[in-house]
Amino acid sequence: MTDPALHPWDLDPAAARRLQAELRARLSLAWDGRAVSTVGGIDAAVPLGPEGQQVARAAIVVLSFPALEPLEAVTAEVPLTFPYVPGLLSFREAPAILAAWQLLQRRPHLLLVDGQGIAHPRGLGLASHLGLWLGLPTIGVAKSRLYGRHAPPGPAHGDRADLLSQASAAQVIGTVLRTRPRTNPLYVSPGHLIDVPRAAEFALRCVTRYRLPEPTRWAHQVAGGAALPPPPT
DNA sequence: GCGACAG
DNA sequence: ATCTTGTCGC
Repeated sequence: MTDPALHPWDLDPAAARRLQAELRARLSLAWDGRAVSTVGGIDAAVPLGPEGQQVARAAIVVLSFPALEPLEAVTAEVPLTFPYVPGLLSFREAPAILAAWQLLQRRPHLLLVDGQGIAHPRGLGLASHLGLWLGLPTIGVAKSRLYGRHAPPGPAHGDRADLLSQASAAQVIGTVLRTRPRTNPLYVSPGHLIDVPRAAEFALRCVTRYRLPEPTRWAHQVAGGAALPPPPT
């Protein structure tokens, strides 16, 4: 089953920015109350190699929720055709991620993506873009800030601070979340089909003993070549 | 014109 | 993102 193509990916930066502004209008930040018994994690890596033809290697993992037992993992490699440009990450990584998506046996009910959701200059980070393309709830979980202002969150696990829009400081676009004591916080923002509070809660409920939530943490490991522990039977 | 800038 | 091991601190 192939998802209908929303738009082409081979665009130049200027066209990509215009497309983002257009797609942003289609986002929904409403949670519909669906049941969540599986969560997915998405990340991409760029393997080292002869400077010739670089590829993007995407990894998608599926874990049970709320137990967080790894169930499945897939990877896909696609030639890189778009440079890294802050604000246009989806045009570089999404093609590989969508290729990996086609290999998945079981589709998760919710996705945690390594990158921003709506906490983005045009309100359409990688997590939002993927959510629209896949028609699923997505949450952006970034390790650093791209857009937005905030006060420093408290030092304990679970402490948080609102991430505010730089355009209108009254707009809360995400949560700066401390997942490990005295460790750099995560930037969590809704991608699609979820609101700010729930995005932070789901992300926190996916955290165990590490800074990154399990879905994104495993996706990162798998993208780097690691294997998943044997699934429970 | 000068910084800032997911991965 | 990527080049890279051990090590200091909570």
